[in-house]
Amino acid sequence: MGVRVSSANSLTVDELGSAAQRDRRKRILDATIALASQGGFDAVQMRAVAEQADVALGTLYRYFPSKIHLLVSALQREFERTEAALRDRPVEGDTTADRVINVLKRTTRGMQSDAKLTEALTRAFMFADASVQAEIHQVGMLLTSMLTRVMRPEDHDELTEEDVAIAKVIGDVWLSALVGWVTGRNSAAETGQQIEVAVRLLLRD
Amino acid sequence: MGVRVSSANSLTVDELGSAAQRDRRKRILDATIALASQGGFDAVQMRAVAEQADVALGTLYRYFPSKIHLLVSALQREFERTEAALRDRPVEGDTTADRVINVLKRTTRGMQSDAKLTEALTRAFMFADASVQAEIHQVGMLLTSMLTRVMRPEDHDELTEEDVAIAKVIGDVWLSALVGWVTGRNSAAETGQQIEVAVRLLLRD
DNA sequence: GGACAAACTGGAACGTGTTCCTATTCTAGG
DNA sequence: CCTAGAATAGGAACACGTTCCAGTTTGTCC
Repeated sequence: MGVRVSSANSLTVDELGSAAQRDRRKRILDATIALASQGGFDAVQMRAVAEQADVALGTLYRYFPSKIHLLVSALQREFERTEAALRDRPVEGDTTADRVINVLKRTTRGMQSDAKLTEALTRAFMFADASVQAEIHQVGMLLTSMLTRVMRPEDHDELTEEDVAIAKVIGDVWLSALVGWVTGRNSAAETGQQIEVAVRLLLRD
Repeated sequence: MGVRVSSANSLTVDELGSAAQRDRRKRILDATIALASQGGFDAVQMRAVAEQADVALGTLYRYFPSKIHLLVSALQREFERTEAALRDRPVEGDTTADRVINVLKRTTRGMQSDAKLTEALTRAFMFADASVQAEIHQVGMLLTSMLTRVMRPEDHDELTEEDVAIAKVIGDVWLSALVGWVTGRNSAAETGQQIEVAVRLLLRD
């Protein structure tokens, strides 16, 4: 059954590739982001990505074995950038809940400002099966660590099990809220509300 | 933009159809469930559904305008059955948290016993866009009411805003956990654990 | 520089969701 | 019973993800 971790290719290319390979990979991801920003999930067509990245279709599939891998890898790159940007800026808010809410709302706002892109990446994330496990796990870790860092900005080493559990629950709610928004079931305001309510329920101290 | 609520057909057929139409609709959903149980999301191929339901492809599309609509409608029917079955049986557990956990674990176990079917239905649910809003909303309401009923079995009318908010958060976590399990990222045990942790965090009284 | 392997190109081909069209069958109203 | 209109059958056609292949270019080792 489909529990093959077939991302060996992209990983290899990612880590050991020549300059030309790194450049191709970057061009492909850039094209992916551009097309997704413009037209969302449906607009990220493999032939279009290949053409815009100036790469043959077969080569595209050599770097990313499926459209889902492609989009999740793009998500991973974007998320790493977001996380790095967040690392620099100070976190406002006195209570833990305030800080978490601020960070999540800031991030959510950033994603909502590029709705089509977010739709494409979120869809891919939700549709990814076990063959994309590595990339998915990476994103999940980034999110959790983003949250715990905000929760315990000083003594990040002394996280309790409960802290981590809370961060994970918040991550789950955030994901559900995002899916609701992406699929047009919730407005942006409702999405923010949904997250805020969850955080206040979980962090009342 | 795709924000058309194009489910008028299936709704009409559902509510006002002749006996023959109700029968066709049932045959189609039965075929969908059968194929999904056997081979999951990928095995629910529109041509196969049509053939097994003894219906032309065009007719299938007349009843359900897309594969996603088809699967979400199937999910809705299954969920209504689950909810009805749950209504009869008494809820075990002394504390609120215990009851909620029991219900969720029971439901989750039921879904995990037909993994392929659950995979198909969950995938469809996560992929559904605004055009399936009506059906999705229905399922969400069922889930929330299922949870609040278990939380306040006696005085179900006196639900506080917080009760409903908690139920929604739990629903979000359940959905995320389900997606994690369906996509092969979490084991069944981890899924149950994930839900239990969230419930205990949210219902500590 | 030459030889070999790996990577890339260009494009054909296949599967499945979706659309469309024509002929046939069913259903309701007279 | 007859007829107009709706619903269905049967199947061709199209779009896009994916696979595959033959020929060419690139990179590496001697």
